[in-house]
Amino acid sequence: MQNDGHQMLFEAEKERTVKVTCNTPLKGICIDTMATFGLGHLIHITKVSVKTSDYKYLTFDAYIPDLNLNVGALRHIFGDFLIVKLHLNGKIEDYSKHDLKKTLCYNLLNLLIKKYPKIKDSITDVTHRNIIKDIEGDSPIKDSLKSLLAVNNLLEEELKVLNKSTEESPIRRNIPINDIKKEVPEDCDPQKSENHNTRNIIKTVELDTSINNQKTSNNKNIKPPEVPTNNTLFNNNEALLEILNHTPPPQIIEEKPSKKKSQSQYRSRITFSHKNETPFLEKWFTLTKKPSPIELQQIADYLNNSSNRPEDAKITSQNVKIWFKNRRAKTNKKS
DNA sequence: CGATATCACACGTTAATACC
DNA sequence: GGTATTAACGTGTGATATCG
Repeated sequence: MQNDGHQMLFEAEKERTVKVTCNTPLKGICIDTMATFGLGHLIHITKVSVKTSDYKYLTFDAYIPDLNLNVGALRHIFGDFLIVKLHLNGKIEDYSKHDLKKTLCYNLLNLLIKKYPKIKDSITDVTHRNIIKDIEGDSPIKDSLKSLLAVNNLLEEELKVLNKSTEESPIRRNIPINDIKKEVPEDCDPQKSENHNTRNIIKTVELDTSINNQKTSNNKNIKPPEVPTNNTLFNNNEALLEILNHTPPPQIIEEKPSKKKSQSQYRSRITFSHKNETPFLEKWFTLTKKPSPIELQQIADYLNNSSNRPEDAKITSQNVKIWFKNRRAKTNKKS
């Protein structure tokens, strides 16, 4: 455990031999281990990396994105011996601010629903509707952050649909909900905050969303709103709403159809790193020529978490699927 | 004149796409 | 999903310019 200045506050090495089956989730082992240090309640903000037995392809920097992976699945990648390292950044007392972040999510959703009531119309899921109902009723926050973020994702999808379906939409442009933070006055900009501990919290909570594996095809860019460090301001819901309501609407940026683009559709492509990613994929390819959809997602998540790819260059399961497709073609061509 | 930097170009690889 | 094709990307090479 480190503080914001990367000064080691707490470090422990504990060797545990755990009897597992192929169906034992990694999360269970991690919780068990964390609990031995009295930190079991912090598992949701713990990053887990795995060291391989051969040290060739993966290192301790290779994070496991989904702790719900079972040991059986990991065995295919890492072999019979699994060395797990748990990472926690920040001070223990700071993690209580998790609730502050939850409050901010709640307020943003509340504001969005009140301003644009239509966006909830197409949400059919009963659970999500109930959450929205709670939010509309200004009832105390009883929903988990995970639930709030799930609704957040749905609302963003609906915003996109609304933007496409009507030009008179009150929503000015296709702007991710969480981009609202960019319009917050400069003195509230968390990026300019000196409190790096708070940023650490945010990072770990983002990890929490990936752990829950609730991703949709488009929600990979969705980040929970960042928590400003001005606690006085953001503990006051009205002050927050005031700022957001007076935020100048973002300019409409009409994307004129580019002649050049229409003639020759620009084809973006990601590039897998030959240093880490391709060897990892090759290793998978030796194990299975056609990974299941779940495995494709797990591979994509793993690669994203083991590298520092920017948000707009994240690897999707579709990228991985195409890689395997091309790889099979390559094999067939050779033979 | 030699060392170095910059640029354009060719070519191979490979992710993405189209078609079946 | 397989195959063929397209297009982005990386790399190597040669021509040219600049500098000491």
